[in-house]
Amino acid sequence: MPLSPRSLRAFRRNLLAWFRANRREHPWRRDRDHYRVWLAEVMLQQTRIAAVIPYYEKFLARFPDVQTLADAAEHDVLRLWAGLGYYSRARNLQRAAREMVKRHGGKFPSDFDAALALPGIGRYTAAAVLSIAFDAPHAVLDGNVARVLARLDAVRGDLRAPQRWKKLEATAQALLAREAPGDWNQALMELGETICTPKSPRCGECPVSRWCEARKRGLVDSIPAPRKKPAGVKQRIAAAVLLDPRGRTLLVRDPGSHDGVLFSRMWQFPAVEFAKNPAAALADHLRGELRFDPPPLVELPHAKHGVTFRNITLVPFCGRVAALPVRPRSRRLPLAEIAGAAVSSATKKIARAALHHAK
DNA sequence: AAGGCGGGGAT
DNA sequence: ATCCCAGCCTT
Repeated sequence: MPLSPRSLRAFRRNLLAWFRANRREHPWRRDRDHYRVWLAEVMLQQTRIAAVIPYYEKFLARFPDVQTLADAAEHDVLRLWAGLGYYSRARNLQRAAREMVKRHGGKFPSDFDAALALPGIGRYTAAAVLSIAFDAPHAVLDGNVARVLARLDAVRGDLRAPQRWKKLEATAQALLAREAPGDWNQALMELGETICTPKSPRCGECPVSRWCEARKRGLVDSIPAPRKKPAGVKQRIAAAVLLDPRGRTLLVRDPGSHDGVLFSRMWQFPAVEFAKNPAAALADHLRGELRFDPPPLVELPHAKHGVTFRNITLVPFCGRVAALPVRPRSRRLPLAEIAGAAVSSATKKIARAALHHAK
């Protein structure tokens, strides 16, 4: 979009005016505190606003500042993150908080490269926090902005291809309204989210449609090009909910050589992928991994669980035992407490089925 | 450059 | 059912 300086000024003016008139209130927009902006940006990585809001509120209430987060136990951090997904974000968030306390005076560093060096902070998040919290002149490029810029310039091809993404970053930086970097970045993102949507964009309401090359050429529906999608994999997983007389169940972590049947780094029920006979596969698994001779197992109603490119059918089994096996990397927990534990949503689905059955 | 990592809302 | 989201990290 080779814009004349005058046209560029008008472009910026239109979009900023639109944003300031239509800006939505979000919990993280109540102020521009570096901690709260950072927390929101990490939660928003690949995660929709509506999904983030309740997690943000609860997390902030429990960990109101960098120091509190740095002092917390990782397990408690994960517990409040449970269900939001991409759990390495929570671990990295806390590691970064400890870095900030140790090396940056308990604050989010105001230097871009120092921010980038923190765990869980990539180019997007560094630019977002620095621009919004500190008015530093760094343009963000996320999925929304990429789509908007690609349409403005009629960019063909997969936007996520590293080469093309780099060029889009340069475009974003050139367009940045340096007198209001935070508002500018948020304006572009919000435009992409509410007007310049992936499907059926509302060009009639777009404050910058007169600069849009895709619209001019009738390419709005073919830009961005569809992303190359990894083939979806169907998986069937049998999971064991063992119950002792006190209503406690067994959770494991890093289940053996199986590359994390569900979520390798979270507590979960003993589980195994199966082809034909789930009960037999699960019994074998329990004998092999836990050295435990399973009781009669009752098959519970199946549950669906979609995760990234996997489409999982969960087949829960429930069995009562006199005593739970004691193994390394395992813990016992009342089944009723799983709902509030640091476990994934899949694990909570299984727990719910078992709880319903046990009653 | 490619693959792994969660989960759910919109279409 | 499919898409893709205020991405990051490792290989």
